[in-house]
Amino acid sequence: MSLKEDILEVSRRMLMKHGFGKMSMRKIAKQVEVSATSIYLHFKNKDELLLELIDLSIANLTRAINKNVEEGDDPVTKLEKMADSFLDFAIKYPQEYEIIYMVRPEEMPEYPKEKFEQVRKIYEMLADILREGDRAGMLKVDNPLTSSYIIWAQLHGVASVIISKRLDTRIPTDEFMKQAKDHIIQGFIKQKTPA
Amino acid sequence: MSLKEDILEVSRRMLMKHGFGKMSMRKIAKQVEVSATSIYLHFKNKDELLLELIDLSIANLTRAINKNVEEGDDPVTKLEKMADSFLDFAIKYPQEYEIIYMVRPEEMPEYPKEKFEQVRKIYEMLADILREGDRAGMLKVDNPLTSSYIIWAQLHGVASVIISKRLDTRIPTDEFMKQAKDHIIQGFIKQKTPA
Amino acid sequence: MSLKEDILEVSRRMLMKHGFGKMSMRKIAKQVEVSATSIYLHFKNKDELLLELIDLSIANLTRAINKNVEEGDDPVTKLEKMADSFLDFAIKYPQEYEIIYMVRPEEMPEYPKEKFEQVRKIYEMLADILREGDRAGMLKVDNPLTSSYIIWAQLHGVASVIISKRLDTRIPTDEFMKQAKDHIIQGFIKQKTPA
Amino acid sequence: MSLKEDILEVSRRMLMKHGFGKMSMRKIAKQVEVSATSIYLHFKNKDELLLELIDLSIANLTRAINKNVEEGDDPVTKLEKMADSFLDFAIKYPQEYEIIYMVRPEEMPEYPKEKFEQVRKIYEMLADILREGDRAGMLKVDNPLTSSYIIWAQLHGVASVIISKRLDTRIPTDEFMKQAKDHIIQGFIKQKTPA
DNA sequence: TATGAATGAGCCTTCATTCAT
DNA sequence: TATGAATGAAGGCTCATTCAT
Repeated sequence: MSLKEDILEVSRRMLMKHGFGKMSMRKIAKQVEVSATSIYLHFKNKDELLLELIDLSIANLTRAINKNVEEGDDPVTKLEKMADSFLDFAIKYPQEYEIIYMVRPEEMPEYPKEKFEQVRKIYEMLADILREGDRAGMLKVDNPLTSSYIIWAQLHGVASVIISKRLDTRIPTDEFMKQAKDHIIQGFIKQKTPA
Repeated sequence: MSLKEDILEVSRRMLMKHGFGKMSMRKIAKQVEVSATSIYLHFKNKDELLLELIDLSIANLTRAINKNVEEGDDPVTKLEKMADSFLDFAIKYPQEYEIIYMVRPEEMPEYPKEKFEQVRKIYEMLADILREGDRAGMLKVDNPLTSSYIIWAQLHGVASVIISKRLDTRIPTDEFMKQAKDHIIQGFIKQKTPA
Repeated sequence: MSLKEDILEVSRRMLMKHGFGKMSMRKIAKQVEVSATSIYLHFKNKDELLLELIDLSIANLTRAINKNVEEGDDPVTKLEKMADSFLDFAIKYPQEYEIIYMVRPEEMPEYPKEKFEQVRKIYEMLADILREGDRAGMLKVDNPLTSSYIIWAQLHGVASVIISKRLDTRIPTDEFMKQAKDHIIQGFIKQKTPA
Repeated sequence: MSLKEDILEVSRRMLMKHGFGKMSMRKIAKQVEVSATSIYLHFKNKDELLLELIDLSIANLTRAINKNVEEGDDPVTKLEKMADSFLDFAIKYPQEYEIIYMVRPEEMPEYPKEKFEQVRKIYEMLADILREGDRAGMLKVDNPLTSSYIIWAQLHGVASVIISKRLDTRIPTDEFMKQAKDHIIQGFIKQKTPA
């Protein structure tokens, strides 16, 4: 593994363990067992390092979401799989998830809008599936884009609550996740109206 | 306005703009136009300052949520009003809202559990209404506590997306909010099964 | 007890517990349960407070040393009693002892020479006894002043070693003290040359 | 001279002049004409800096004490030489001497016991000589370890009095030192009992 | 006699970054 | 590609002291 990759790996781990605020170039360098100066050979500065980290995280999330979806799946199954994968990713890599959704534009002066655009692709993917389901008569969707944002917002809320450990300890995480997800998706499934 | 209130106000703004990590006592002092030392006359330390900020925000949110609910309202109406008030508060006072949900346990070693407990009261209130609706045959609720967390998580997701300006610019905020809220609540309303 | 006495008492205790460096006006005030400002009503500033503390300590030591000496005692007994009392005081009130002997002139710019003079009285007392013993043929003293300083220096060494916890743990403090004291005094006792 | 050595030198001086509590990294830096940060390139923190200071001083004292002792010397001569060297060192390098004995365990929470152990070696050396003298019938020693501590304590007292300038100005330092030393050693020399 | 509010100076330390090698 | 030395800025915090009341 190259030094650059080492640095990214360690940074990510540090971000995951101690949060955004405590990620320091020096500490990264020490953990990679390299001089602090060396980081600057691979990244212009801390912001750039962070940016690459975000890039990677977005790529990972995008990949994760599509991982289980198969060509032949029907739209509802696809939707379910995506929702599952989304929540799984958030729970499994909370800080990576947070890099994407919780770093605010204001926090980093040089934060390029295009990163956000990149994330939007995820909603577009979702919107595509909604459209597909609508056409197939399986989903009830007025405005695919709005709906995909609604789904995502809700999933994001669920993920946030779990990640930030705000869930009541009496509620089992797994069950909460499953019920919430069902609730979210159910709202879009077309009721089979008999006769 | 007292110095203490000034400090809180400025802190709140700074916290929101730059996050807890970059919220600095010195910067606050400078902005309040007071010596850094003076802050310590009103707050024991940085953590305590943050804590007080959270306290106030929680109190405000709790008050806001109950503001419109009236004794005679039926459960569904109550639920709607609470959801509305919740989102309204979040949109109107994003900083206060985020203070409550944004600061992470990890960021503050000494974060007292009781603050979280305090927030939990909000869910309990929600749960009470759900129970009431269930008894009245108007809502379909298996587990009131879990359900109230689901509702809240979803609302929180919606609020977050709007506040953090991640909503696609093509989607009007108001409509998004309304649709999302309907979606969330609809999931709990008992279908009137005719004859 | 007056507030002034309270302050002195607390200061002394603080000095004893946490050492010179950590004695702070604020902490004293807090412990006396009085505002920090109030101290300044009784002492011009920290140095003055310290000075009074030293004064008291010197007075205490002087008193302690003479406590057991009785008019009728022969010089050797007097010497022994004084040595005992000296070491006892040092061990029993180590920080008070240290105020006297370890605060260096340089540490406090305004430290008045007269304090040192005051301490010198102790040696003079010692010298008097030596002279008395010499006249009585019980002690062998060439130069009373030098000898009294030698005795004192040695006693001080013994006290220092114990107070600063530099004594090997295998050596019992009591025995060490006793042996050392004997050694010191023995050096001045006239050998009875028989016939 | 390297920066590290400069820092040590300045620290040593400052420590002696104002005590550990008032020895400040910033002041050291300013005096060395270097940024405060730079000190941290050579010492992990203030405590470590002090520790290194102590280390060096102990090493120097140990070396100094043995400097004049020769293999063939008889025990009494060895003892005399060591005492002389000890006092010489204390008078010649008062700062280094005091570093060893002045800094108190309480002042530094993390003070490693091993440093004290290191100093104890000096007493062991002394004890060895006492044992040797006892075996040779030249010294009268009951418990070598205790005795070596007694000797040292007394020497230390003598050194302290001189260094801290508490000696009465009427007494010439040299003579005081010589007389005191004789007194201390004399106490252990076996009287030649004729016939 | 007592105090709450305020402050400037100072403390130790960490940080991101640069420069010469 | 790599580094050791250096630094200015900043951070949280404590301190002795003053002032108005």
